[in-house]
Amino acid sequence: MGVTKSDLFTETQNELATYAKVLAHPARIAIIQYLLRTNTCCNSILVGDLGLAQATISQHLKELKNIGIIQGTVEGVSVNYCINSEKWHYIKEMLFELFESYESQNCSNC
Amino acid sequence: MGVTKSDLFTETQNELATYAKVLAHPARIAIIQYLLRTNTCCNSILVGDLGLAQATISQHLKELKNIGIIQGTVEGVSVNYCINSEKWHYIKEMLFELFESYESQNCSNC
DNA sequence: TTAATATATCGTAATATTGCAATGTAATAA
DNA sequence: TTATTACATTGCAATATTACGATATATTAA
Repeated sequence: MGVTKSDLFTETQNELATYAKVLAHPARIAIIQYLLRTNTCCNSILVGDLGLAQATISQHLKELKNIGIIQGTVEGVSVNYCINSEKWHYIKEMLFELFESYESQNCSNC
Repeated sequence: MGVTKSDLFTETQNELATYAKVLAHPARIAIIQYLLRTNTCCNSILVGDLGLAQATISQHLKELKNIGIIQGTVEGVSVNYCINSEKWHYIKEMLFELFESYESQNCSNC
């Protein structure tokens, strides 16, 4: 049916999946990496850097903004985007908690 | 067009996006969390635990297996799945590298 | 005001994902 | 062999995602 049955899962499970979904596109990873290097960027620069159309970049920025991992401030005629420090660390913590909870013991079967 | 332009991005960007995509569903997060608790599980147990149909669980297990984060071994009539330690740490490292490369300085604009 | 610039939104086509019933396959039990 | 059990695969319907041209909006410059 193409529709996730969110009600079957815990809030944490849905939340983690939502964050992962936003990271689940190379263009959005590229935008994040660009921000990690330069601290700030705008739509038109990313259009030149990534090679996707303006509307497409705008859409990816919107998704990143929607979960709060980046924020945008109007700067004259353009919009400066940067990482939202608080949300970044929140998402980082959730992912780290998941990945650190594995104790690496091989299971008895393999 | 619904098709990601992978050729525009680096191998790392595509790789990270691929791993994130597999985590981008609460059922797959739930399966992973189940494995973190119990070390091993099989399809039929997950069907009871998650409340999705057998075919659906099988499909999610397949996607997790495809990127190598879990592995399955035939045990009589059933299949035991467990976390693949090596791949787990590989994916963990990639994610940690990304999330640790942010120095938290607020940008000059916001 | 009008033009230029930058970004957002809308609409749409192509493709991907989710979920499940039905069916296929493979191993053990009777 | 035949039944049973567990899982995978197929096929399909519903929905989501990706990408972009066209257009709307908003700010500054002339």
